[in-house]
Amino acid sequence: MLSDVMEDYLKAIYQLQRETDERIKTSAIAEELDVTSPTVTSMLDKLEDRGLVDREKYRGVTLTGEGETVALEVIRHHRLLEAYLTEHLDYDWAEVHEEADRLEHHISENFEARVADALDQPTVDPHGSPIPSADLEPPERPDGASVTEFDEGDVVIVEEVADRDAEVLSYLADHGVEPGVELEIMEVAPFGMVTARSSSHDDSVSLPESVAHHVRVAVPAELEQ
Amino acid sequence: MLSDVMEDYLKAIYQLQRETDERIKTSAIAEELDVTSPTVTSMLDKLEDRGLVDREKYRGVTLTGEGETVALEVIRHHRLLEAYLTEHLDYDWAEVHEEADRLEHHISENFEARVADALDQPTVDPHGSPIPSADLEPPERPDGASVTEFDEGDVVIVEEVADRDAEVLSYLADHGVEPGVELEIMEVAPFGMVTARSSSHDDSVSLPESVAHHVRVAVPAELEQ
DNA sequence: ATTTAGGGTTAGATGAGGCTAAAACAGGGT
DNA sequence: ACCCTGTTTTAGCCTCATCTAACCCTAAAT
Ligand SMILES: [Mn+2]
Ligand SMILES: [Mn+2]
Ligand SMILES: [Mn+2]
Ligand SMILES: [Mn+2]
Repeated sequence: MLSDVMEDYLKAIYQLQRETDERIKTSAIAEELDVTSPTVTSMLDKLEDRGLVDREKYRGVTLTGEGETVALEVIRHHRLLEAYLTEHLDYDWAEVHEEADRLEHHISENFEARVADALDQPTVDPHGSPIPSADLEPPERPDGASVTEFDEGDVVIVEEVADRDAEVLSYLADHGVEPGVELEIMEVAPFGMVTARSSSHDDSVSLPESVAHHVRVAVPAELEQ
Repeated sequence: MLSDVMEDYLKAIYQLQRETDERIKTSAIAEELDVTSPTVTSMLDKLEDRGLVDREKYRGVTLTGEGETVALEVIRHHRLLEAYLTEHLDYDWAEVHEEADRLEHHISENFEARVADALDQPTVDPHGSPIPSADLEPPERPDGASVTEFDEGDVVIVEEVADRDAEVLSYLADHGVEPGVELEIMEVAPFGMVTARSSSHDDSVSLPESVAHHVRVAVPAELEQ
């Protein structure tokens, strides 16, 4: 069996891989998990021994198929929990992350299945992130793109708000940036700051690049094809 | 903060104390938690350092007030989880224990409160065990007594079935021994085996002492006063 | 081709939580 | 009073996940 710490490493590597498509460096993992580099190195040794990562010393790691499956399993647990906590236990959008981040390592497969049943097999969590299916096949890359890649005048629909910080999420909700809402892009500054107006609010919001790049949006269906 | 292992020790000591009223011996804890005596000794050192147990070397421990509060906290989590899993996630009476035994260490106070709300502040779990109140005051000793203390011909109501083994619990449910049912005692053998007939079933059940002493029953209200 | 800056790995320590084997103790039997 | 037996504690060791300090490698700059 894998420890919850190992699960966190695999999840972190998976998520870093989604962003870069390159081998993941020790320092990136260290920063993500808030541990020191030597700690990461020794854990990568263990994960390599167990066949969960492919490693080239000094050049970073990638997940093996098996490692990816474990990561997807943990992410499925996490996102199902987030969905369940908001739907059935009166949690707020902004506060679910921390709870799910602990519980994801401690629920049984049975619990996972009951939660999925209670939610009628959901496919996205409250932040709009896709929930991996029960078979743990690598999911398709979702459509849309970061809001930072659009231009003044574009009208888009928010698909996902992938930030994990409760205060940032509360702020976004207060300003009408949630999955499903329509945004009109007002300005994209050279340093990545995005200013937009939400269809559900009268004023506009400005998001620094660090926040904006977690907001994935898509062009509304009518404008496609 | 306390580790989940420490929480398990405190819970075990609390529960052993409920049964004996004497100082709890190293070997009793070792057996309960399935570890060796030296392991228990060293953990008792740590718990004593933190003021959670009173210790006399070679003579066992008792919980301090603070230790008892922690134990009650963990037990509250456990029993709320058992109740929630059966009420809202379609778990069976018999299978909740294992899940609750892990999760009890990993839920937040917020989660505890939401679960208690969803259940409308329950006072007993599915096995009939009392759920400690949110203020964690030591609860009253529940009324009734082990079914082994009754005699042929007595008619009693099952108050609690405190066994933790899923197979034993399934067996008991199959034979009509659950909280709320009426039992007529048919025989109490000298070695503690109890034979009884459940009001909800036609045949009778025989329970060895080891099982029977977990079945707490009370005389029906009409016969009291 | 060297240097060098920056990140990665190795070495060694720590604190939990566990083990086995050996020593020390409590309490009952003579 | 002494001994015996069974339990508890001590001593010493292990693994896991973490750290700091020291050393080493890669890749870019000269
Ligand atoms: Mn999350
Ligand atoms: Mn799963
Ligand atoms: Mn239980
Ligand atoms: Mn609590």
